[in-house]
Amino acid sequence: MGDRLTPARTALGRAGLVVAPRLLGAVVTSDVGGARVAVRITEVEAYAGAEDPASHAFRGRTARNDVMFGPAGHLYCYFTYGMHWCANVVCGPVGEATAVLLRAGEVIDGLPAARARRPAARRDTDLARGPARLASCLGFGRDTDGADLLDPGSPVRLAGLRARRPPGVLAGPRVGISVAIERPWRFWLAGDPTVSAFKPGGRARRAPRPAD
DNA sequence: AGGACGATTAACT
DNA sequence: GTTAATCGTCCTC
Repeated sequence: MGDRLTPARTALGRAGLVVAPRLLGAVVTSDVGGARVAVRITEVEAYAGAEDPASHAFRGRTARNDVMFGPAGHLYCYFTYGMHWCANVVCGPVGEATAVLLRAGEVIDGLPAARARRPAARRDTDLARGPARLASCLGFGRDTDGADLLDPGSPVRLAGLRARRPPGVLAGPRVGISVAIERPWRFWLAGDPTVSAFKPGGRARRAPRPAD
């Protein structure tokens, strides 16, 4: 089964830096574990391949990052800190290993299932506020690594990718990395309550600026 | 075979 | 503000 060649696949076949802001407002829907949950994306981060020291692909292809080197439109799930899963949308041409980390979103369908998966969340706006929280809400894990987001029969799908970045997008440094922190490759929807807290004057060294 | 560390979170003081 | 939790992955010996 080859990948379906769709307009969305073509649109995702660009650098993660270009695709990232266009994913804001798009919807990821998962059907795993007997529940449907959908999240509207509000915060993302771009990662490049060989030229980005913060990228999992920086040191070449391995069993873990294999999906990143494949075709655009697939989900790259990885396990970190011994307990959390996070997920990226693979972008770019085959072999480039450029991707977009899904950092936060708003649960717009399957609220009961999302709450059950995230018992620690005190408010619904916290359910998918953070990359591991978002992945948890959607039931992401080893089973969803490599899922084709553009296949209607896939357990995880993406809809609503925009042709241009929507209005109200801000950009700033990426979170939780120790290299290439000067690149403002994190994008989010200004004022959205599901975006993770920005810490001006803290770790971040640059104020958010309009992404244009 | 061994060890350092991580694209994080929740629970502390 | 700090720190424990917890283990797969990757690098070094």
